[in-house]
Amino acid sequence: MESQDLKKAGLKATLPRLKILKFLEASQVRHMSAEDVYKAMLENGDEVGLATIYRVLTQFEAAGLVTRHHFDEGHSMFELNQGSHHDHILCVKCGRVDEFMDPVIEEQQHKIAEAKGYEMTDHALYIYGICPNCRKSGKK
Amino acid sequence: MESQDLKKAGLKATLPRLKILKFLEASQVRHMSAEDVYKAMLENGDEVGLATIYRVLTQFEAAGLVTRHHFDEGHSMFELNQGSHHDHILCVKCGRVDEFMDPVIEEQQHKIAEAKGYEMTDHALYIYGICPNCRKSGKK
DNA sequence: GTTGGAAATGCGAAACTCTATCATTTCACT
DNA sequence: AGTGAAATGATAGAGTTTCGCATTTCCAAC
Ligand SMILES: [Zn+2]
Ligand SMILES: [Zn+2]
Ligand SMILES: [Zn+2]
Ligand SMILES: [Zn+2]
Repeated sequence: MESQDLKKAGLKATLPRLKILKFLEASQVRHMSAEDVYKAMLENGDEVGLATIYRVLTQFEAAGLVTRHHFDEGHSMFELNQGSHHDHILCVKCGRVDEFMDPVIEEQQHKIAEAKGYEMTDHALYIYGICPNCRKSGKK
Repeated sequence: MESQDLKKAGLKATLPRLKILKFLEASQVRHMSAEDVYKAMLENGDEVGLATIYRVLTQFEAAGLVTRHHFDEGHSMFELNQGSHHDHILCVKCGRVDEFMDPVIEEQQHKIAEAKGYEMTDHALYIYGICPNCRKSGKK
C-alpha cells in the first residue's frame, strides 16, 4: 500500500502523489525529467497537472523518496531511490545512462573534502562518453 | 596580443571578443556566469550585448579557451583555461569555490568507462559541503 | 586606402524550464 | 456527513539562454 509510504514520508496520501509514486515504481526507465513523467502519465491515462508533477517530485526529493540529478544543463532528472547510492555514466550520442559505484572514488572524495576543511554534504559525478552501441554503429 | 590567440582559435578578432578575453584574463574571480561577465564589464565601461556574451563564451568553449561548468542548476559558469584540469568543491552556504585534482579519481574514471565499454570524452565532479569559514561562523 | 562581401553584433522577441498565485477540490479527522 | 487545512490545476510570471534580423565591423583583395 503506497499510501503508507507517503504517510511515513510525512506527506498526505493524495491521489496525484499516489499515481506519481506508482508510476515511478512501475517505470522501466529509471531516470526521467518532470516533463517525461508528465507525458508518460498522460499516455497512461493518468492526467496530473505539470505544476503538480514538479511540486510532488520536489517533495519526494525532500522526503528522500527520489534523487534529483543534473545530467546536463537545462532540466532536472529524477530517479526513484531503490538501490543504493551510485553515480552515472552517460552517452553523449544517444543519451543512454548507466550506473556505477566506485568505493575508491567515494573514499577519495571524503579525503579531499577533509583536506580542504570542508564538511562534505553531497557530491555529483558524471562521466560522459560514447556508449558501446554508438561506438559500434559509428554514430556522429 | 590577444588577437593572435583568437586567430589561432579560429575566431575573427572582433572588438567584443577581444574585450571579453581581456576581461577574463584580468578578472580575479575565476568562475563566472554570462550575466556576471556582462555586469562586470558594464561597470568597467566595456559594454557588450548580453546575447554576444553568451555567443562568445560558447564559441570560446568550443575553441577550448574556456570551460563551462554546471555548479548548480539554472545557469552555466565559465572559467578561462589557464592552469591544468581540475575539479571543484563548493560551499553550499556561501558559494565559495575551491579547486582540486586527484590523480586517483581521474584514473578510476577511465577504468570505469573502460569497464562499461564507453569511450570517455569528459567528466564532471562536484563535491558540495560547508567551507571552513562557514563551519566556524556556524551559518545555517 | 577603398571597397565589397562575409561574418559578427545588438536589440528585442521568443523558447524553455521551472515557480508563484489563487480559486477550487480533496483529504483526514471528528 | 461536516469542517478546516492542505493539495491541486490552470495560468501567469520569472530566470536563463537562444533566435531572427537589421546594422555594423572585420579583413582581404583591389
Ligand atoms: Zn550511445
Ligand atoms: Zn541512477
Ligand atoms: Zn562557505
Ligand atoms: Zn576552476
